[in-house]
Amino acid sequence: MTTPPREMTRPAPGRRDTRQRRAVLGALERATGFASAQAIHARLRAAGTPVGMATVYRVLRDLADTGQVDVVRDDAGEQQFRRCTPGHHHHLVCVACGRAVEVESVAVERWAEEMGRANGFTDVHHDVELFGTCSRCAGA
Amino acid sequence: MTTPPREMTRPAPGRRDTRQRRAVLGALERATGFASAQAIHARLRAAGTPVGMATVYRVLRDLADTGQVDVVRDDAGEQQFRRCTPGHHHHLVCVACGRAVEVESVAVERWAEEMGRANGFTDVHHDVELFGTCSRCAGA
DNA sequence: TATAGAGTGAGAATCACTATCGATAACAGG
DNA sequence: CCTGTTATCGATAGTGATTCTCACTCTATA
Ligand SMILES: [Zn+2]
Ligand SMILES: [Zn+2]
Ligand SMILES: [Zn+2]
Ligand SMILES: [Zn+2]
Repeated sequence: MTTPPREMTRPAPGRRDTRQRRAVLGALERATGFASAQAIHARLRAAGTPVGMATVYRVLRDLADTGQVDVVRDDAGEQQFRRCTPGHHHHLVCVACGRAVEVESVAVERWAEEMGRANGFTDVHHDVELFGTCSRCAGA
Repeated sequence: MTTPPREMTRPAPGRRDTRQRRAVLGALERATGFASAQAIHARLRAAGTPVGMATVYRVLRDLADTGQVDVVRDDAGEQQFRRCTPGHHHHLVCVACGRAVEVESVAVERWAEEMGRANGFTDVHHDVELFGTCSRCAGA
């Protein structure tokens, strides 16, 4: 394949390309699985690329709003971000190492739609996340 | 009607039957759909049955731990509680009025298990919530 | 290069939720 | 009904994540 112009760092239309935005995006790109805003902030500071807390949150929220990152809440209610394939899809996350794999979800999509129709609901959408222990962590 | 031995107020084994616990449970029972701890606290105060904030949270957490209430996080990350059928199941919630209906979920259960197996994950569990606008609210 | 205004960040403000711990009240016995 | 044991209360002081402020900085562009 060609893998041309890395759009990774390209700011969304109307957005400016700043060092901070690039840094947050980079940290997200570098992360194995999900990462919290706090974690990203800490990593950037440790990496010698300090970015203000407010900015980290601002960029992450923007990325989430434009569908460039996934957001889920962990049990403590903290937001966890993950850079991944654009478009609707779901994950199977390892509760031990955080690694996440995108899973095929036609079945749920169909089920959700079906349930909505069956109950007379419109504009039906859903939150679906799978958790478990990956083979690598299970073996340890 | 007979309104028999309402188990609703029966404290879990080892728990004491207090006015506060009864009040929280009652508020939950009375609620249409999901309710936040803050909301329950406010309602009880307004109803002239004041209960400490800490107690509301304590009771709700206990009920959740013993599977007597469902807990979900809204977009703001706030916990929402709902008294309902014990045992694993999912809901279709109206984003307008909060009313929620329990939906049949064999399909998702099977799908979740399948995905776990397919990816070598063990102890797979899931978070699944459906949202939409109920017919009543859609008509308004 | 000059300029408009998007973007930044230190620090204050929110806010849901938890920890403290002395006071209070269930409840099993007697 | 009295009483000791203790679970439970609740006013209050945290905690910790996320947001708000707003003067200052830098990107994008003519
Ligand atoms: Zn793992
Ligand atoms: Zn889906
Ligand atoms: Zn409705
Ligand atoms: Zn399920």
